[in-house]
Order: sequence, then structure tokens, then C-alpha cells
Amino acid sequence: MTDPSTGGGEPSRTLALLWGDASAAPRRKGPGRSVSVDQLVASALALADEQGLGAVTMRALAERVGVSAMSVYTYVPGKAELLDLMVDALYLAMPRPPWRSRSWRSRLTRVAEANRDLLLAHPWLTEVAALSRPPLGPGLMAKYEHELAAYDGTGLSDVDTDAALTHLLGFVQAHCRAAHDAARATTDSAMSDADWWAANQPVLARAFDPETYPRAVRIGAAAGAAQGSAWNADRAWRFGLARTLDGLAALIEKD
Amino acid sequence: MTDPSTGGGEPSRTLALLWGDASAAPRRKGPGRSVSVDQLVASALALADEQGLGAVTMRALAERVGVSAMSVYTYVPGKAELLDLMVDALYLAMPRPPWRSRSWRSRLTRVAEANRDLLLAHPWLTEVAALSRPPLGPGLMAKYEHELAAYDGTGLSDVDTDAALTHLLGFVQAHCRAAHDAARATTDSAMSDADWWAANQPVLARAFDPETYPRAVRIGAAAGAAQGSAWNADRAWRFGLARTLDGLAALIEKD
DNA sequence: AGCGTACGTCGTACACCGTACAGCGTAGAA
DNA sequence: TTCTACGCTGTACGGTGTACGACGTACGCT
Repeated sequence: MTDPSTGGGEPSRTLALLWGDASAAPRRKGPGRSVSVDQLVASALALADEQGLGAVTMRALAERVGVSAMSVYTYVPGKAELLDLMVDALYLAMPRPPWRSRSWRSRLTRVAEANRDLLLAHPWLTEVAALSRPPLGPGLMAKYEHELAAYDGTGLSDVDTDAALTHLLGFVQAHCRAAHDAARATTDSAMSDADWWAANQPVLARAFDPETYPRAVRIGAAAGAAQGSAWNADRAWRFGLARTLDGLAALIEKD
Repeated sequence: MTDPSTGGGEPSRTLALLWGDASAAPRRKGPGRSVSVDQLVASALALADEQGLGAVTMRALAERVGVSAMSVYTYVPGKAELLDLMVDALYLAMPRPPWRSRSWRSRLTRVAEANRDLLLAHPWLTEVAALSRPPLGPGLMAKYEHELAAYDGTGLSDVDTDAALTHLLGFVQAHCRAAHDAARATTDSAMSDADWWAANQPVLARAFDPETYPRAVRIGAAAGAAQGSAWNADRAWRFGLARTLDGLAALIEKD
């Protein structure tokens, strides 16, 4: 297993955990459990939010909840399943206000913004969440249902509705991934863009030759100068969302 | 550092490596180098293509090129820089045929397809490549220049051109990431979709309640039944690309 | 020609990861 | 009361990236 991202272990166990299958564990003998799966997931979420996904270690999580490292494995089959539970818990906690707006465009905007807010609040999600084959838990189901409801009245077929939602979420995911990468690059280099440019001036001067890369140099400079930093998240968001909605409009409002 | 994805080390060293700065290493004393940076990168690429990104280990790479593990560090500052070099080498090797088509739509389609082909040929790229703050090497510059040229004649401003390209590449990246995840899920579970559904029938029957999730159950089933597998890559590609281009058309062909 | 030394190479070691395994004490069932 | 299933734990294994210091080589200078 190269990366325990999601979906390992025997699937039924994972599903039972996701849906909190109480009947599967009728409490037999031995001492009572000292913590709960919910506490475990909550602590793992806090760990990831505070110190990043890299800080979510079985040992660190165990210490945070006050048990031994190996005890975690009596609650969760492995780290992959833990990540699944974390993602689904976040999905479940998302706000789901009723769709009041009559305009599909404003409804889809809300869908996109809600997902963006989630990914910005928990940047590590972009490293974990998969669009296809996600953890089939109650959180994802509720999220999926609510977001599908935003497409009510668009006149799209069932298949197209699913594809359109996937497309919209794909844009949000790509945007937030890029935004997060950009933020981290400026953060942990401890170097402003200007400083970086200045420090590498000698190499860059030869590399960025306007004769061999006329468009790249001109447009790259223009894109960089147009906003404060080299990559302005707000501008990219507005641009990308407008393009995405326009693309869906061509389908929804055709004829 | 949670994940040595890209961009560590002192930046000038990385840039010199990317641009093959021969003048920076005038060859002084001691024994000659037994391998070259290019061989190192080529071997790392082969390793990643054959056995996945997880197989790209400093030790494995060292053994493949016939040196000791620590010797690799005399060529490359660290693993992050190695990944940068791998990505840029792939970018540099991409085909760049001249743009002959007069239609911007077919040109952008080619841009998207070329990027999709690259990401499908090297699935590990989706785990490494960042849209923003990528390795500023000759490969990226050539790729950027060539893809910007596809926007010639669209009438877009410099800033919008950059944003539009980023938007298009973002779609490709999101699509390929999803496609790759889906493929891996069906592969390493060694279980067909039908088998999986059957095995988890008891839990799923209660979870997928049509009363609480009316749209999700109906549309999810429709989307799954409409094509062979639960997530048909071809269909999603055509849909997403059409939506993306339509979205750009609203900007390019406006008024 | 001889030598000092800068440089390439390497073995060892450290901290950390996920987790397999076996032992131990507890508490419900017989 | 005895049995036993279960929760918990310490230890250990194989893996990762890489810091450190030792060693031999071959160039540049005297």
C-alpha cells in the first residue's frame, strides 16, 4: 500500500463504523471501553486542523485521547479507515440550509461556496478526499442529497445532474488544492515573492528569456503584477466559478 | 515538513538543477561522478511508472542506478527536489506540435487531451503536481508557452488568458485524479462493483433509504446504471470538457 | 614528482511511521 | 467461584528520509 488514503480493510467493517452500527457490538465481556470512536475521530480532526495531516499519527492520536498507541486499533481497523471516518464526519457537520433561491445559478454558487469553505477550513482535506469512491457514510449521503436538491428544477436528467455536480465539485477541489499549495509555498519558505525573485535573479534572468518564451514571460508577468501575490485566490475563484456556471448554463438553458 | 511534495531546500540550488546550470559546477578535485542527474531522474521516473510513487525511495533509486543511498544526496538536495526534477522532465518531454487549427475550441481540446494523456500515462503525477507554484524549470516554461499559444486569437487579455489556462488545467487535473482514484479502488480491492454491492447488501440496504435520501438513491443508481461501472471515465471526460469549453466560450465569444 | 586537499562515496545511526504479535488483567457468563 | 472473551498495553519489525563522520581518490600547486 503506497498511501493509506482511503478505503482499506474489509469493507463491511468500515461501513459498520461509518453508520455507527450499534447492533454489531452487543457488548459482551471484559472491561468497558475507555473512549469512543466519536472521541477518536474528533481528536483526530482537531489534530489535523491544528497541526496538519502529517500530525495525525496513531501514536499522537492515542496520546491525545489518553490510551496506548495500539489501543486505537481496537476501535478502528487502521489509519485508512480513520481518515474515512474523519472525512465523513466533516461532511455530516456541514450546514444544509433549505434551498430558497429560485435561481439555479445562485443555488449552485452556494454549493460551491460551502465546499470551498469546508476545504479552506480544513486544508488537509484536499490531500485526502477523493471525488470518486468516497467513504459511503451518512455524511456523504446527506451532503450528496442536499447538493443534488440544488439541481431541482434545472430540467437535467438524472445522469446529467450527477455529472454536473461532480463537475462543480471538481472545480472547487482543484481550486482549493491550488490555493492551499500557493499558501503553503509562501508560508513555509519564509520568503516573500519579491525576496524570492530577487534572490534568484541571476538564474531567472537567463531562464526567463523573452525571445524563447515570449508569451510566458509577458503573460506570467502580467498575471503576477495584476494582483498582489503571484496567485490571487479570490480572483481565481470568481473567474473559475463564473466559467464553471457558464458552462453548466450552456447545458441547462439550451434551446 | 508533512510531505516533501515540492519546493524544499534553498531555491537557488533547485533552480540551478532544473536549468542544468553547468557553470555552477566547474569540476574541481576528487573522483569523477559515477552517474548523472539526468540518469537519476530517468531512473526515478521509471521507478514511479513501473511501481508507483511509493516505490520511489532514495534507497531503491540508489540501488537502481548502482550507488549507495547517501550518494544520491550529492546529486540532489533531497527528495522534494528530486520530485521537482521528475515533474519538469515530464513536462519537457511533452509533444508540442504547432497550432494549425483555426478554431480555439479544437486547440484547447488538444491542450486538455495532451495533459490528460500525460496524467494517465503517469498516474502518480496527480499526487505530486501542483497547479500553483510549480517547479520553475525549462519543462514548465516550454509547456506554459506552448499552451498559452493555443489562446492566440481568442481576444482575451493577458490576465484572463492565464486564468483561463489555469482553469482548463484544473479541470483536467481534477478529472484525472478522480479517474485514477476510481481505477485504483476497483483494482486493489480485487472485487468487482457488483460483488462489493452484494457483500455489503445488509448495511447498504439500511443506509440507502429512499425516504431519507430520495434524490441520492435515485440519481446515484441512475448514474451507476447508465454506464458499465459506477464511474465511467470517458463519459465524465466528454461531459466535463464540453462544460469547461462552454464556460470559456461565454467569455471568449461574448458580445 | 610529490603532496595537500577538496570532493565523491559510503556505512552507520536516528527519529519516526504503521502495525503484527503476545501477554495481562478485568468483568460478565456459567 | 471458575472460565473465558475482550480491552489494553509493551515490544518489536520493517520501512521511510536524511544527518554525520570516515575513507579513498585524483586534481592543482609547489
